[in-house]
Amino acid sequence: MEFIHIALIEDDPVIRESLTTYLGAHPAIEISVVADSVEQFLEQVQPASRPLQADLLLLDIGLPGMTGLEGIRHIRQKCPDMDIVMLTTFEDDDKIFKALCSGACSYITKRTPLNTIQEAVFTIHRGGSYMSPSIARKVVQHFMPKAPKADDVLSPRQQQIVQGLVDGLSYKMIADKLSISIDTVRDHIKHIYRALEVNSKVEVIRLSLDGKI
Amino acid sequence: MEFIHIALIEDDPVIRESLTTYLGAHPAIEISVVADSVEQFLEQVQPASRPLQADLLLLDIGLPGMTGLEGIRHIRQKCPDMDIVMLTTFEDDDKIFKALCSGACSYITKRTPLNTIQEAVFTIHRGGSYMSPSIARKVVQHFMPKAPKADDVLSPRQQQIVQGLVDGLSYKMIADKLSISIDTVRDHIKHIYRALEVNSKVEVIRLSLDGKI
DNA sequence: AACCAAACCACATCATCATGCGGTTGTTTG
DNA sequence: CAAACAACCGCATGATGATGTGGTTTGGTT
Repeated sequence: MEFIHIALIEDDPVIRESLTTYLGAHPAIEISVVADSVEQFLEQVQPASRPLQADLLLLDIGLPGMTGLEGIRHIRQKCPDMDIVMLTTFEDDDKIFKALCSGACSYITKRTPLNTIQEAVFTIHRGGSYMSPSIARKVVQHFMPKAPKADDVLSPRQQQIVQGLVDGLSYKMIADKLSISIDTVRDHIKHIYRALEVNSKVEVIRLSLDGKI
Repeated sequence: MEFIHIALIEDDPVIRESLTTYLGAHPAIEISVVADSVEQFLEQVQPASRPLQADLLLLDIGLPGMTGLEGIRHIRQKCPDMDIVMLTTFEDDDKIFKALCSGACSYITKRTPLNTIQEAVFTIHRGGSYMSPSIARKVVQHFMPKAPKADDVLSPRQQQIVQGLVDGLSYKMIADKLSISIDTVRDHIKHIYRALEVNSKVEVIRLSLDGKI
């Protein structure tokens, strides 16, 4: 059985201790790097004597010096294959999305019981991702129909045509795909333009990509 | 203790049975609506005699008639306060994001053990969200710096041209904006196509919109 | 000095798109 | 039933885009 190598960056000694002892107690887990700041962590992996010291990093946000959020980029640059798990008390949208956009793969609140964190570690090591329920909720809300998008303005057939455009197909290709004449495709597109009040392919594609259709 | 009212739309009788019996056995859960298609479900809630029959809907994707994905909108229109949980075998990005964008709040694979599904139900009812680990991974990847973006492949001038394209400008308009000849715009675009290995405007626009430039 | 890449311009050709007009079906709805 | 609408098709014309070949100027490298 291969160890799961974990790195931890956390400045609070109490939390650091409790995590290292609880997680380290598991026979399949080894805590290989511990640091109390991003800077210190980067120094430790600096030598590059070994290629990579950990599979997974538990990263706090509220750190002295460079914040965990800022640190993600630097860390990923040095250890691109390491899964980064945010482990923090902050739950505001801003921090969550900044973390995810910087490359964090999971986001767990510190309220989470230790055994759940341990489970999450295994889940993530298996290639999955774990989000605390409240965090996950915010993430999915990000996808939700923010603006009550103009949906019913397009018939199902018209939506198929739009899909074709978005996929980068030419009129001819769309016609073939839907087994209709290219003139019919033209006709649909005329109507689509009128319905969406645009007058070019790109505008339709942008509307679609922006989720407004 | 208040019941959690659950609705279920699933066409496979086996799965339907196993879910209703297992979940229904819990003292805090009541399965209040069961249907094997979106159409049938909508009929059942049609009367509107009671304002809302369920807090939470377990929704399959592979349904006869209207697919679950298409159904989400119609369902949300009728029951806006109900949490919609996709429960399906499909794990392709396309379906996942379509579901989330349509308003699903969770996405669980059918491989998930029943007790985990039950936990998820409670989690969601508490205002959280549960994503299967493999799904969650795909969702977070959506935020990640997609590809180590081909940034320096384009000169500053070329990036200006691309910006023009993204803004929906024609060659002529770009030329005017940058005070250069339309033939020069053409020339730049040729080079851009070669650099990005594409051969149409839309491809460039999509690359740019996807943050790959 | 020789070289190269970026930016600039021109001309040419064929494909694709935008848009107009006109027409046939079939379904839905007042 | 008639009106309305979606989907289907055809034809025509001008605009825009994709791609090639050829050229100049300028600023930075070797």
